[in-house]
Amino acid sequence: MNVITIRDVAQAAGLSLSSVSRALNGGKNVSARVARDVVAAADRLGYQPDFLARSLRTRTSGMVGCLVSDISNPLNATIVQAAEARLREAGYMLVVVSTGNDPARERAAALEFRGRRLDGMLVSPGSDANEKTWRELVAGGTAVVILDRDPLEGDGDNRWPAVLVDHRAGAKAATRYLIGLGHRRIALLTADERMRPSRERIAGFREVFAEMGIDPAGARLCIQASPMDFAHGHTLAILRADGAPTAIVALGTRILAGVLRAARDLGLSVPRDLSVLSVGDTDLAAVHTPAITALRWSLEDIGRAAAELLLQRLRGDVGQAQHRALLPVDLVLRDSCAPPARS
Amino acid sequence: MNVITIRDVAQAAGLSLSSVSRALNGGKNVSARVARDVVAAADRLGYQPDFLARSLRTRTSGMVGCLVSDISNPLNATIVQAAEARLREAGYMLVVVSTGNDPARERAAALEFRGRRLDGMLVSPGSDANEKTWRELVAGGTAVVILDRDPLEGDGDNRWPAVLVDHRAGAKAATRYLIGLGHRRIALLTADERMRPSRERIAGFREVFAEMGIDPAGARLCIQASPMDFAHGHTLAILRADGAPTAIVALGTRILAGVLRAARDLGLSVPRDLSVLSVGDTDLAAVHTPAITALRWSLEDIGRAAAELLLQRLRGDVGQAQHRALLPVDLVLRDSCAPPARS
DNA sequence: AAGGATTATGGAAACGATTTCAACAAGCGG
DNA sequence: CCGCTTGTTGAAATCGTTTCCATAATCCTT
Repeated sequence: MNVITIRDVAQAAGLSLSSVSRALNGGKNVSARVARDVVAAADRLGYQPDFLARSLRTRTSGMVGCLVSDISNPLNATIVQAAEARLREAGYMLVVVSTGNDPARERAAALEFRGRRLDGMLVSPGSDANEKTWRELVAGGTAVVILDRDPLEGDGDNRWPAVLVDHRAGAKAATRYLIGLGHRRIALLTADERMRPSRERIAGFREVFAEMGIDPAGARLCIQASPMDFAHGHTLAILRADGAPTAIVALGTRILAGVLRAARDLGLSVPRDLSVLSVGDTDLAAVHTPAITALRWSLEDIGRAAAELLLQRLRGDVGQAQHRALLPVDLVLRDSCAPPARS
Repeated sequence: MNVITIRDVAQAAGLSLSSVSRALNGGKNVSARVARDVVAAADRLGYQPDFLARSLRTRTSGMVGCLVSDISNPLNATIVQAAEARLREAGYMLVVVSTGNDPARERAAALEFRGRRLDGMLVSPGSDANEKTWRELVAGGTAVVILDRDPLEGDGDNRWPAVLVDHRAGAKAATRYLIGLGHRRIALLTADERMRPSRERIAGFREVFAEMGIDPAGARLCIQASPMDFAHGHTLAILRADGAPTAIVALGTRILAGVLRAARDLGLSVPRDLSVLSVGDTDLAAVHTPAITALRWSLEDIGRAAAELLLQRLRGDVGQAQHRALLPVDLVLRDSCAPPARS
């Protein structure tokens, strides 16, 4: 079962390789007769071009890589899927690799991408450790777009193309809302502070406390950096301690699940005894009884915007093109927050 | 910023291309001196091989494709991630494409995979429509492993390599359990009957009814084929009708969410007024109050087993190798099922 | 109708690796 | 010391395309 090449087509049509190639690529300088014959022969033989050979010659692979911490996380998966749809539309194929936030694997994958001559990359770095790698790639001609991270926040003018979510504004809205309800002791359960989303959220939180003239120390603003899977135990500990928070802001499905389970274990009723607010809107938040008030942003928009930014660069429109997109965050009011009980 | 090739390494080391290639690929017949010099030169220059060129020559790309209906579905994503981890370990790179169960896109992606000379594919066909495509691929030398589908169930001996989940046994266990609790009117909300998982579940269901001598017609065994997003409305309709079911078996996160929401809307208490059993164990099922009894199987195992099967074929161990893996399903008892109220 | 400008065609050289093959060196037994 | 085997090395072919360049053909202009 031998594959048929452009040679076979040329022979079948009684033409030269160059003519066939030109005809198939819709190049100029092709007579109608030749075009017709070539297409006919190609169809008859069932010719399928070899992308590898083509890529080798043209030095563009038509593939785009995506580095993400964990594709089994629905939030990431949704972003990736939206990006993939847009990129496929434009003729690119998306290759996804989960790095588990391990800088070594991140770097290895990035180098492999380069070795495979991928045209561009969407990356969501797990830390700032690989800044050098991204620089290398960019210098080597790879188009890179960052997903909701900002490894070079202080770099002034020459910033990375990136798609960012306005987590700070979201956190501020949530905090204002809870403080407005009367809460003063609020726990914020979020991931590692080194990553942009958490960093921004924490900053937003603090800003609002300062704005309102509330001392954040007395407020028991509480940030946890332990892995997500410990959320359940961690929450139990927090809620059992003296001066336990009256409201908890929890990041994402996993932590939210831990918090809700902890509340149930302690016999606390939401929202009577404890207000809960989810950062990120998931099935769990929407369906839980009571339904959980949540911060929501569009994952599809992130994926689409990232793809669009990358396509811009792949087309070479780097000049006046915008470098970054900032996506809004909404506060979806549901039933899981209420004024705190008398304390 | 020109990329450096094997030529440059050869020149720097004062050797021929062939020697360098042999040395780098750990081939035989390489003197210690040459090996040392080559590695030194390659390191010094920062040489990175071009996978494209290599693939073109060796006719193997080191890439494996994965066709899946929807990567943003956590169940699929988990499978994919496990497979990816195993394949990466073996030096392969996984390319994932979401097809949305559209046969045309499926076929297009499969052909593109072939055009890019992917060595193998994991596919989870959305229907039987593309049977011909898979046959073509296999005939063309691509290793194909099917994920929890069985497009050629009746084919006797020459079956596809596939990883299957024992949905039938799972459904039987669930059905026996519900009938044992006293339920007679059970609704089964599941996807399109054309796909193996649903087909098997329905068969299992029916088997148990027959086994127990219960007439399935009177039992209101009820199968819905409408898209998942309509689960909420559909459930409302079912529960409002005469002879409404006393138990609902719901497939996956989305449908389960719809069912729970419908129950809440109607003021039905789970499990007092309605027993609910989830097919597939998700965060939502585990955390919901009450916690939802669920059928569980290991997604990681599916991914790993599929990768293993594919690697076997890629290594050419087709002979005595086993064609397929059958994975078990467990019934996880929680709090969402109880004997039906007096009707 | 001739000359120059444009356009269609085919031959051959890339692209960057692997692999075959022949040449050459060294080791070894007799 | 010769012939044979074994082990190293480099030149060249190859993978399937695209693209540069030279040449042949066609068109337009005066």
